[in-house]
This record gives sequence, C-alpha cells and structure tokens, in this order.
Amino acid sequence: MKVPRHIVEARRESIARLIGERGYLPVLHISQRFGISEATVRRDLVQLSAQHRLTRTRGGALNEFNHGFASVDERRVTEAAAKRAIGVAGAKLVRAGMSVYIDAGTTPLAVAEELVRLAIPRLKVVTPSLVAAQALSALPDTEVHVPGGLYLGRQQMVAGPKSAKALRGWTFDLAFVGSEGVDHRGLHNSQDDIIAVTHALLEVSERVVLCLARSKIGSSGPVRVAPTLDGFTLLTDAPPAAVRAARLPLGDCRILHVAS
Amino acid sequence: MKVPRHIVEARRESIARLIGERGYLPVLHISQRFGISEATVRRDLVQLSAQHRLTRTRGGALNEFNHGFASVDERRVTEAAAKRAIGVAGAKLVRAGMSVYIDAGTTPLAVAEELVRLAIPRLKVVTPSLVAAQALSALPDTEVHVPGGLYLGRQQMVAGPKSAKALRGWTFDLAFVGSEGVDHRGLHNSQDDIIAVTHALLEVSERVVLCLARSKIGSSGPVRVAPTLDGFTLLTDAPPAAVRAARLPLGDCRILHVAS
DNA sequence: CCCTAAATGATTGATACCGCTCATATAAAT
DNA sequence: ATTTATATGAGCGGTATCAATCATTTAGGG
Repeated sequence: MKVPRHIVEARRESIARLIGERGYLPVLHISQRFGISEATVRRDLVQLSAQHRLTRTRGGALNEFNHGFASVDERRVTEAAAKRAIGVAGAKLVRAGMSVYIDAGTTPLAVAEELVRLAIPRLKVVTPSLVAAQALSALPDTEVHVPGGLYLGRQQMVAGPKSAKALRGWTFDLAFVGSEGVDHRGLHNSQDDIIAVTHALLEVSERVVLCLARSKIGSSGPVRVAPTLDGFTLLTDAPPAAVRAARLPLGDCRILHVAS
Repeated sequence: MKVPRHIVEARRESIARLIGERGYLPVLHISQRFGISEATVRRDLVQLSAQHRLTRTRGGALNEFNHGFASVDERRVTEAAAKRAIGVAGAKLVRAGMSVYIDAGTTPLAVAEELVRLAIPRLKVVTPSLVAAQALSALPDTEVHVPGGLYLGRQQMVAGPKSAKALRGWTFDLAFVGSEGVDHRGLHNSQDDIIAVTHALLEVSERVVLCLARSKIGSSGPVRVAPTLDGFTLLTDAPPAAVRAARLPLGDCRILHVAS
C-alpha cells in the first residue's frame, strides 16, 4: 500500500537520526521499532546510504559520523601496538584527582583510552579532541572540559587561537601532547595554531609528556613548534639507540622508554 | 599451529585498537589485514567482546564507545515529523553568508540537518552541540565554532558558565534555541546555565528563534529561563488555537506556524 | 472520478556469516 | 626430551541477510 510521501520522509529521517544517536542498529531492530517490513527498512537504508547519511553493513547500518573521519593510513595498523604501549605507560603517570590535558591525535588518545580502562576517578581533564572527550566522559566523578574554538570535522577536534588562550586559565599536573615528528631541528607539527597551544601548556603544566611512536623520531612537519625539547618528557617506544642516533635537541628533556 | 601467547595478545590489542579508531570493521577486513583466518578473527572478537572492549555484530564488530550513550525515548520517533517540519521552516530563514547560533537539543538539530541538506554556503555557525557541529562541518566554506565548556557525554554537548561568556564575543543574524517547555509562567529548561546563555543570545542576536514541538507548549521544566517570550520568534507546529489556549506571556513575540 | 506512479510486504533463490568439530602444529610445562 | 595445552585453519550444516521480483494497495494528479 502506498503511503504519503511526508510519512516516508519523516520515517527515513527518524531512522537516520536514530542511527546517528545509537551508532549502530540492526535491520531487524529498525523494522520492529517502526512496525515495517525488513524489505522496507533495507530500501530506506539504501536511500539514506546514497545520501551519505549512514553506512550500511551486513545486518544493519551505522553512523556515518563514526565512519567518516579518521582516514587511517596503513601505518596505524602496524603502530597500534606502539601507541597502546605508550598509552599504558602514560596512564600510569596519572593519579586519582589530578588535573590533566590530553591533546588531539591518536597517540594521546591512547592515553585517554587507557585511563578509561583503568577507571581512574576524580580527574579534571581538558581536551580539544571530542573522541577523547566522549571516551573520558565515562570516567567516574570526572569533569571533562573542551576549550572553545573552530571545529574541524575531519579530525573531530576544536582548534584555533581561542583554544590556546583558554588554556591559560587552567593549571595541569600532566599534559599529554602528540606531534607530527621531532628531529635535530626541534619539534614539528602541521598547524601553526599549535605553537601557541604548546607554549601555553609548558607554562601552566607541571609536566608535559610528548607521546611519540618510534616512526615519528627523526621525521618532520610543515611547522616548527619548538626548537628544543627542553621542558618536555619524551614518552616513546623507540629504543634508546634510535633516540641517540636522531641527535635530538634534548635540553633537559626527560626520556621514558617503553617496549612495544 | 600454536602461536606465542604475546603475539596473540598483541594482535587482539591491535584489533581492539583498530576498531576503536574506525568505529566498525567487518570480519573479513580484519582477517585480510592481519593475514589470519576468519575463524581466528571471530575467536579474537569473542574474547574482546567478553572483555567489553567492543560489540559484535553480524559480519563485524564495532566500537563499544559508540554504543554506550544517548538513551532515546520513544517520543522522538513519533515527533520526528514535527521536528523535521520545524527544521525545514527554520532553515528557510537562513541565507548564505549569515552568522547563526544553533542550540543543543534535537529540535534545533533538525534545523542544522536541513541546512546541510540545502547545502547553504558560507555560514558562520556557533553551536554547543557536537552532533550539530559534526553535521554542519560538511557545509561548503562554512566555519563551525564550538564554545568552550564542560563536556556532557550523554548529550554530546558542551555547557557551563564559560559558554555563556564566550557567546558575547559574537553577533548572530539568527539564533535557534530549544526548550523543555513554555507555559503561562514563561520559558522553562532543565539547567540553570542556560539562563545566562539565553540572555546572552538575546543581546547579540538579531533574531532568536524558539523551536518548539507542539507537545512542549503548555509544559514546564525545573528552571525558568525567562518570564515572557518578549524578543523571541516562536516557531512551532502547534495550531494557533493551541497556542492561544496556553495563554503564553507573549509580549511582542512573533509566531511562525508550520504544519506537520 | 479515474488513472498512474509509488510504496509496501511477501516470496524466493543466492550468498554470507556463524558455531561447531576436528586434525595439526607448536609453544609451554614437566 | 617428553608431554600437555593451546592456537590455528579447514570443513560442514544451519541460519541470517540480501537482492530481485511480483502482486497489492493507495496517494497524488489530472
């Protein structure tokens, strides 16, 4: 039986919305929820998928939002172990009740994920990464703050000069930051806004932990954030020999090595 | 062939991590990526699922984090048509190049979704809703800003006194706000931070559009945001008779009715 | 009022996925 | 060195999902 057009569209909107909220829904679940056949659900999903409103999977559909960002390069697969090891070591530095900054990027995110796994309570966390914010909001008695700024959809983070300014209103026991790379000329990154952020962090943080997978040692990026590693704690899975070989401008940088 | 224990564990970590990053991965994809059989992938997924590190679906597995939040009540499904109608009408008020504020909540979100559908270019948008921010970041030549503040994981939004303060640094052609309800005593909401936000918006916005599904007319909430609707534009799918019957303190409130 | 186009549900054959068992290889224990 | 435990891949029967087709109903437009 043909059904009015606006009803159909409203239903599709509802499905899209529902999946946007839940992250994932099986076809059967949707059909029961709306009292329509699975065939119709599939037809709706085809439409919505064509509009890039969601992503089909066998048996259901999931939020495009989850799938759309993070164009993951192959390296991440091989580096997953490294990042996880760094995350574990980084999270060990955190005690209940601390005030912590967690940068955007997959390596600092590993620290956040480990914090959640350990369920460390009563933290105050500031992070520009919304993936990290969402993850950390599961922690008990923890406040998660997001600095204001320009929203970057692809990276799911906020950035911009306002963020750096906002950070000066805080103090941190620990700050975890990532980087595009570090070599003999200093610390590099991809956006120049990050310079201001990094300097603000050095001012207001007891300790700034630079989380770097081994492949980042000796590599570079378009913007130089700092000429030396003075004041940082370098947390890496690179072996000591590799770090020495890169001839980094260490200053009084402390180094923590982890195995991966 | 039996394989060393640490290799197995490292692989499982990698899988968990990868799914954490991607949101979803099919079994076949994983098996190819790691060069192992699908049977082994399934076994790994069973383990990881038992540890609540991910959620299994037919054909793959997805990030636990996606699944946790947003408990949706049934009402949203039935009111979807109303919200969509309001979204369409609200988006019609927006012209290319405008500066717009979009509140958190599902009704203002409908406006954002319609803006994306219409692909209106060159907007400057400020929103505390990260769902809206993510959606709007797809618009061409558009800047999306997020005010800083406390992150609320369940609602996927930022809130708090800082947000209100940050808004005074902007001016808006249009501001779309939602509400818990409006009755003869005025405009109500659930958090008292919203009082400051609303007043700031009235100051800096050319026009503040209050988006209300019909069920909200005549209902109330724990906090009174404003005693009258003076200065607002009320956008609702409620019929004129219902609005009159509610005896709202309209002041010089303009009313836009839409059919649903 | 009639006609066309559209939306739906049921059916069906094909395909993908799953849980299980079993043989094998090998790490870990003794 | 020998034994035990375990991780793996292959095979198989069962089941869930899919894409395509078709009849039915009815909205929407003359």
